Amino acid sequence: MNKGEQKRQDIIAHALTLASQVGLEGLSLGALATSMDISKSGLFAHFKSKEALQIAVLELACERFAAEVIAPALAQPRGERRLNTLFDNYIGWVRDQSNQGSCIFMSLAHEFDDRPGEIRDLLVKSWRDWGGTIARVAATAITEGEFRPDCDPAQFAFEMIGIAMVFENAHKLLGEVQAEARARMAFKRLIRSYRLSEPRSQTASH
Amino acid sequence: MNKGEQKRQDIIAHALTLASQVGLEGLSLGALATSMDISKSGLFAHFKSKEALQIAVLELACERFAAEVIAPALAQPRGERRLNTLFDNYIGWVRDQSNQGSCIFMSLAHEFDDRPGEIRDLLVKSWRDWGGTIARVAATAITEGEFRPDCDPAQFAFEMIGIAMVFENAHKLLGEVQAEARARMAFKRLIRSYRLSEPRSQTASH
DNA sequence: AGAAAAATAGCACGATCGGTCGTATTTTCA
DNA sequence: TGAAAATACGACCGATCGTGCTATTTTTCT
Repeated sequence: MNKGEQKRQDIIAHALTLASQVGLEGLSLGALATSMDISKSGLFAHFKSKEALQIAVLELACERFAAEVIAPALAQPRGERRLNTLFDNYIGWVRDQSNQGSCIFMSLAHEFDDRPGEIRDLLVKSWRDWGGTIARVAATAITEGEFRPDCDPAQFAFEMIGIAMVFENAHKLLGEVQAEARARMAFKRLIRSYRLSEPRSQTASH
Repeated sequence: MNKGEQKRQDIIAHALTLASQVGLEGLSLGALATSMDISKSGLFAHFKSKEALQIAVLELACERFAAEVIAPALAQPRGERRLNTLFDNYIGWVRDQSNQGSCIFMSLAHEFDDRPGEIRDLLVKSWRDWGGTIARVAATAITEGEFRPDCDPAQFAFEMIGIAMVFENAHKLLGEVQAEARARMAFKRLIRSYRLSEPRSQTASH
């Protein structure tokens, strides 16, 4: 690999860390260069514009998400097992990202929902892909005979994402220690209501 | 009322509109002044610092939220009726805010989850209050004999907020027309699983 | 009406922003 | 090894940021 290309990847990785904390707009080229002990212009030379760097950062985040959250889940057997793993990995991703900043996809959702452009388009696409992935996995739980045949996988995806969102808020902003337990309880309830049979012994209590 | 105080309230209201679009940090005093056809220093003279303005903006948002979302719900009879109204008003709030920017509380949650200070403290307090309010109303559904006596109102609040969060994302960022229907379906499912009896005829289908 | 007080505008400050340019250094490869 | 190409640097640009200071206009009160 070129030395330049290596450095470029290095910059993008650092930028992703920084962007998780201050967003993609708040990401400052000067601050990024200083934190890497290189000059601002030396850093800038690797990208034709700030937006190009921002896009590269978002693409890297997508790659990591696919590798850390989606891929391991697809290795699980179809149906509820795979769905559980997908949720576990998602919660784990959000929790881990919270140590340095927050889940970049959730941050950017609010940063760019009013800002048209290539970044927003890319972000929308990645969110749609993610929802589609969840729905597709949920659909395998139907074909495996675990979920009701007439249930809506897209609705399942919608609700699962909601759990992850409120989990991040409770965990990161509010600092609630029970946040993860609450998220898992919510997911358990979600799964149960999509099953073919609902045992009466289980309740929504804590 | 003083003319100065009147102008101050005017500025705060305009700032709230602007902050809903660009966040509280992205709120620029110069841009705000220009949009109100006054000078930047004339505007600034009403506040000892930008942070003071930001805090005033957040407090105004809290007042409006209490008046538009919470108060009308408390006028409803205790129990599920009140809970339904609370949810309806919340979804309505998020939807309406989305026309100009987005729900400021959700935006700020990501903007300030890593930024200590008075604004963050105020934001955390308002989120805790909101969760507490939902839980308190959910608790009335227990005493009214509609919800299971052993269910957890705080868990209910957690999940209801999650639905509102994913609704905003689906509605504003992704532009999904079914977003509101999805949110209502999710809430229906949430309510049902907290009830004393669960009629077998209802399903999670679309 | 006139004086005291409040409100507003004009201006300038240091800092930081994304971005450009000319030049020096390093890497690459024949 | 030597020349071309890639990479990094410091200086600098125009714009914008929050924030003081001062003068002027407008409101308020006796």
